[in-house]
Amino acid sequence: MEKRVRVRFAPSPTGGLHMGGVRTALFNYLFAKKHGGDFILRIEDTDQTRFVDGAEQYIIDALKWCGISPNEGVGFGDGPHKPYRQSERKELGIYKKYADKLIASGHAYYAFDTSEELDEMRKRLEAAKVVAPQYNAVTRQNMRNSLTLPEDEVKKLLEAGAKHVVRLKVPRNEEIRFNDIIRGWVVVNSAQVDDKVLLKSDGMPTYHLAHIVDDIEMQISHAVRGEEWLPSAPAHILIYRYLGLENEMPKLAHLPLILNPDGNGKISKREARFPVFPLSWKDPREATPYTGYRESGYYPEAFVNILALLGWNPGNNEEIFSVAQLADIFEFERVHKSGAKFDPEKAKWFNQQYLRKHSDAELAAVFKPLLKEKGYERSDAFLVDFCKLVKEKVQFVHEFWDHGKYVFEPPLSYDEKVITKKWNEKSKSIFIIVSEKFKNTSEWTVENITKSFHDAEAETGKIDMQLLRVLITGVAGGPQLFDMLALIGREESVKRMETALHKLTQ
RNA sequence: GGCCCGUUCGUCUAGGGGUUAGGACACGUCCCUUUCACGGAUGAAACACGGGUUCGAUUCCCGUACGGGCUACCA
Repeated sequence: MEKRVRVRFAPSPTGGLHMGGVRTALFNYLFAKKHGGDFILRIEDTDQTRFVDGAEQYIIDALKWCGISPNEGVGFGDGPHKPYRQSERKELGIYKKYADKLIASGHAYYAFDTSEELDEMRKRLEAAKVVAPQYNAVTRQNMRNSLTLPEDEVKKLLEAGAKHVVRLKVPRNEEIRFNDIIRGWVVVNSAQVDDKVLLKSDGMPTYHLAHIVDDIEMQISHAVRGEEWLPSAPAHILIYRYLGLENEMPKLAHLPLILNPDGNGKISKREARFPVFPLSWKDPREATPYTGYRESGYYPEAFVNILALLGWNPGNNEEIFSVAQLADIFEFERVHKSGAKFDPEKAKWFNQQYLRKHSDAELAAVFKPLLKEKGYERSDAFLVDFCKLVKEKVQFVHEFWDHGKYVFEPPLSYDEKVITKKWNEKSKSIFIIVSEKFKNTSEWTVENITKSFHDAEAETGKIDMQLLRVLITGVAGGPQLFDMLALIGREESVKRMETALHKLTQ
């Protein structure tokens, strides 16, 4: 019988969760939902030196905002496998138990080398032109460990509480192969794998031991993680094997990385041209906070949609998917092997698609407080009309202001290009007639404004609408002009025209 | 450097032994529009290179180049 699907997202709280991490979480979540399984959040806080205050809460908040909440784990309620924080699990002695088992079976050993001694070893190997200096089957013979030291000395050292780590005893020359769901068979010779530290001298497990122990104890069925883990996967296979758990180990899936849009390499938070974090992130060690997708005006649905299509696709031409839809159709078979460059432009387009799904009333309600910040207030009905008009121009709600602020305040300048090209000595007299017609318009509606404009044209000949637009709004583009005038109001429209005529004829 | 992974328009990608190599973003042009957009239509734009295998390779195999990852008592 197939194991129940249980997957986990297991970040370390060493900083803000960036979009690559969110995508890993997302793919785990989608896979769990698709198969009616469990999605777990486990916090891998085994590195006490890199622990960052607030990072754990940030991870929880970010997942919530994205709508990809785990159903078990830190911040989401305990399940049968609590605790879900590795530091707490360490206190329970869970990891040491497994390490001891490996030592007892001869697959792991104590190493007493200091970091200075390790440095020396590396320097020595480099000087000897060894291509890949590492602690392995060959070099461990010259180091201070329970394989080289006499048995009674090892015992004495341990009893005296000498600092030591536990290392995996990797065979010298053995082919290790595993079948990755995304990449197929991967083969590595154990000579390339070093004797990984399993238990650190502070008693904490390393990632390599901890995630294996937890995946087994939490009955994880699939370990889905980034490609950066591919090189250490052979060591993990060995650990499962030596623990006698190779048949129970989760299936492996290594996700392709999200790459920088320009330049190269993994996406990095220093790349300030677009947000890297889902929510703004203030690193306690750094002065300036990083902006997030949320603060940049992205809908979480759009953000998740963007991420889903980076490295995965449904196999057809559709691009807009809700999380629920994604959960229906997601499969690892359609996940790519190669990394995907992130395109900030397309990300904006996605947000636009989601913005358009909202009604004018919904948009107005969100825009209302933004407008108030700018110092203006209008009735809900007015804002609904406003949003209806400006909607087609914007990709983000905050752009309602950028693209429509002239509805609320008069222009400070007039589009140079349009003025240079279209303003001439006849213009003033023409627009004086227009403003007269506007003053006499019965009720200030789009229909009547149009009619008044036509009446003016009957007297003056064809009037340039873009020029009229610039006189009133200052800018060359925007939504339907007469609709805008209706919103701006008769008195204000006429006043602005007169101001413009005055300024332009000075 | 070594090891591992990868490579279809600028970007995200579909496809797959015989196709006019499809779509999306961005870009150009046109239509609609007395302004502006939306929308519609359309254009330019890709199988990294070299060898095989094959009647035929972008598709399969091998090299090369290029890109990425890893190379800690970090994850």
